[in-house]
Amino acid sequence: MTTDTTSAPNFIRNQIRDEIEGGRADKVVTRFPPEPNGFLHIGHAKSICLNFGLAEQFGGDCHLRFDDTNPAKEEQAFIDAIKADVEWLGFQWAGEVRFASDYFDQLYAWAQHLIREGKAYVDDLSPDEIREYRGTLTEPGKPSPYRERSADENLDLLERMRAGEFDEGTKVLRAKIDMAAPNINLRDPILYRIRHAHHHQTGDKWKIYPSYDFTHGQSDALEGVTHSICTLEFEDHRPLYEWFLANLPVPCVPRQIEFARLNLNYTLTSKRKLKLLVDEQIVDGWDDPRMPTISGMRRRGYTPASIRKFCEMIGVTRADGGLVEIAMLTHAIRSDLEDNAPRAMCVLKPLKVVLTNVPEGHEEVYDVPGHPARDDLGVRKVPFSREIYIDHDDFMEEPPKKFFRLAPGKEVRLRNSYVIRCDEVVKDAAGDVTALHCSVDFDTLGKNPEGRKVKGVIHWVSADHGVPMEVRLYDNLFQVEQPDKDKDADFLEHLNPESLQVCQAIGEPSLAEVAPESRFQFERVGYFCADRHACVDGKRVFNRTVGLKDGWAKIQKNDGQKKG
RNA sequence: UGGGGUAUAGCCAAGUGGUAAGGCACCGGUUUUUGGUAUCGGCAUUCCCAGGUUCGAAUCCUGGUACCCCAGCCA
Repeated sequence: MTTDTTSAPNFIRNQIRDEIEGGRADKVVTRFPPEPNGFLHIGHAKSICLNFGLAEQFGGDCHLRFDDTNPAKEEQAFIDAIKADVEWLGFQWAGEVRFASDYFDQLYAWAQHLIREGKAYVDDLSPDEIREYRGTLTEPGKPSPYRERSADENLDLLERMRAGEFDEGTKVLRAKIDMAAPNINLRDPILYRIRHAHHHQTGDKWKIYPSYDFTHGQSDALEGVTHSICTLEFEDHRPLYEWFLANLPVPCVPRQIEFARLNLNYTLTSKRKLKLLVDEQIVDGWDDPRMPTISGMRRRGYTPASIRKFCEMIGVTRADGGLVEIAMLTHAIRSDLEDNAPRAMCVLKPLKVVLTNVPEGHEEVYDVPGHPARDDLGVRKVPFSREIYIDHDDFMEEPPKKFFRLAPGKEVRLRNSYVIRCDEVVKDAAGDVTALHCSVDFDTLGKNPEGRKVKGVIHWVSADHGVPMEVRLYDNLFQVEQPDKDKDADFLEHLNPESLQVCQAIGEPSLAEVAPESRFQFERVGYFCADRHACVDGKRVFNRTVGLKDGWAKIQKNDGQKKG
């Protein structure tokens, strides 16, 4: 699969290309700026592909910079996970990992600069009072009574804030811009707040921490970022971003460009809500295969290339309110795995079949290609014997007309082996089918039977040789397209109770010993990935990444609709 | 009757005055020892709506409508 992250045009790429061709730019530096307060998700993947892709295409650099201005919510563990995710996706940042906290000293000096210029002041208003003074969407705010303090007093107060003299929430440093601005972000935004918190990078050095607005643009400028790409909700902050750059002696002036964030149906891309799923143990951690996190998708079996491909497919625009269908994502992974995943047979719901005309102890071993179109994926040994397992779903006692699989008196092809006929159905006292007696047509190995057409082909595993394994079938975590559509309702009510189904399956011997994260197509079933955590001590656990397209299910569904 | 944005097929998305790309999904044919894959074909007389300018408008103008974001000492 090609993994060209730089081929799809978009408005940002076009703009940068025009700048370069027009001589208005000669270098491109971007940055991916996550806050380490959770794991990265598919929406971040879009941003990562965009930012790193741009740098790649224009021969520039992309920095990884942690936006770590809020120690209360951040953790080293998230930093480690984020770095691993970016690298796993296939990107390498330029230079060392950077932190906004690397710039705290400079930021502080710049705050003092604004004070001296009469453009910032220490405000003693309480949080509630600040909110009141800010006004509303339709009414202007009014100036704080502390707005006209002298520079000296402000400098002294800020210094004492930094020294830890004041309690949290008692004072903030604000920019002096315009309390009547229609854009609320310009109504004297907060630059520093008091936080007596231990910081994962700076320890206990600081008692005050800069806000996002006061940090981001200046950090970009300090790093020589040329294009600061962010999502649409920051558009209203752009005048502020530019105000700081215009009023501070920064080394260069980056441009902020916004794009629409990704919305994927049947999934959530809110870090807060994903964190809740983890904290409430509704899922098995941030990398639960049902999570739309990069690490969850990895564990589920998604490849980096498939995620990059998806990001290329969905494009980058400013159109908001859209909702991408999850089918796009599943297409991306299916097409990758179709090309690259070795094949194997695995029976998810085993039904024993006794081949009555095969002698006891008889054994054959077939050499079967690891992939129908990839000789380089080699050949595997598939043993055949008197007793085999087939999937329960491949047998119906009273089949509908178009059912091509096994039924009493009917024939079916065992994949890579013979055609068999079902002679007898064995049931238990409850009337449930427990086994089948079938007979083999020995003249059908590698050739079609004479005079009749056997259309169905089913997968199977030799009972004597098959290896037991746990197979986890994952489905959407949510049952509705937009689980967080209704702001007032609890999104947990939309959880899919069948998002995980565990099967005790039996796989062909080639699956006996596989490395964690090995991916396979279980023929006729889907794509599966050896769980990277559970496959230890000889245990075999496979996660279903995605099912194969199911034409039979579609026929049944359409027939059902026709009948009303 | 605050400000900032966005509207092209079921979904994503090209297109920037010259007669609607592409992908996903869907529908149908062919091939097939995976009801998969591959392959062939179909799928917007029309671009949120209404006027206007023009030989010509998805693209320009005017007026509407719908949706998204903003009132954290979060990012």
